[in-house]
Amino acid sequence: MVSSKDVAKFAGVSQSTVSRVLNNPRLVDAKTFEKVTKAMKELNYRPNSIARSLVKQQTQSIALISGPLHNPFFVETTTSIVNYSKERGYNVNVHFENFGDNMAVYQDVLNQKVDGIILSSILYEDPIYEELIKSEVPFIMFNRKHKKNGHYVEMDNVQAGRIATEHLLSLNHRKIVWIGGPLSMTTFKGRFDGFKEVMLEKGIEVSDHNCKTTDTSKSDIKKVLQEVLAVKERPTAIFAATDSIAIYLIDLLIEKGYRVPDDISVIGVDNIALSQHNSFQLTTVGMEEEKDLGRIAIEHLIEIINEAPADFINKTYKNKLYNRSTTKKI
DNA sequence: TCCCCTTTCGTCTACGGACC
DNA sequence: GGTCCGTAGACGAAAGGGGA
Repeated sequence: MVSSKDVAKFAGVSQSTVSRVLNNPRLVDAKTFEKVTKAMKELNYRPNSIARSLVKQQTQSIALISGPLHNPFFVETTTSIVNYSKERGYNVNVHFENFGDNMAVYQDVLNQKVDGIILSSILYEDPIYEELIKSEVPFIMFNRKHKKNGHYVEMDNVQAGRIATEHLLSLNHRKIVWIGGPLSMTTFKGRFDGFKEVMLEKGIEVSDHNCKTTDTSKSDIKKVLQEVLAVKERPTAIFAATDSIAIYLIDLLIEKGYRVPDDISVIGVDNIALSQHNSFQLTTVGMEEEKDLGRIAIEHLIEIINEAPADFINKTYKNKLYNRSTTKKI
């Protein structure tokens, strides 16, 4: 492999002059600059980024721990995180949350010596929080948060749960089932709490029969839906805790011969781009400003890496209803 | 076999010398 | 005094060498 030493020898200068040409060209005479760049071209020289990071104590790389890509929300956030990072000169190493055991993922990430971590995988009481703090690598949580605080950006999940439930109640639905992911994740917990609050305010009981959790995979959602539909008085509406779950549910309902919303209403949360698709027109709850949480989080992470703010960045965004075609008055 | 010390890799940069 | 360029040391991990 060609090094800056080889370039220096070829151009008849010192290695530090080659380094200057790359990093501080204004300190180099025009003729020397030309000689060195010509040598770089001739030898097809590419700077060694590992050696560079050794000196600079910065790797120009960020680790992203994303939720599963079967949820289009994470496709959108991953895309915007990767694109924005690239604009700012960072590479992104993408990892995926592993339901049940994230420790191996975290260990991988911490071994990589990245400049920052952006994650949507943390649980409310996750022990990894302490390890992340100890590692001194800046990190930000998006769409999730930890009980001990830290930097995070999220939508107001409780409010989102309230808006979705209030909408279904306003359409005269009373038999409403909430279907979401594990309540150890603040996203689902918040959306469930909002649901529960509004249901109790209306005097409607919330228990195992109208609150179902899944691992968010299509197969598990199918199993849960079968349980929901098997009861004598089936629900007239489903509050899916994410648009991804809502889209799976609609697909499964159609497969079983149900019409949405004529037989059963479905509402989601997140307002992902796919929810606006003409074949879905999914009624959903999303942020008031149609912003991407992933993008907001990566902007803040890069700010944290460069400026190390004294206080934690805690941003919670308000939501509104996006009333489309999958809910109906009964 | 184990432990400790040294060397190696490629790069950046503080410092200082040479030159005009 | 300003500009340009070279020297030397530092960075972290891994491999190598030598001694116990």
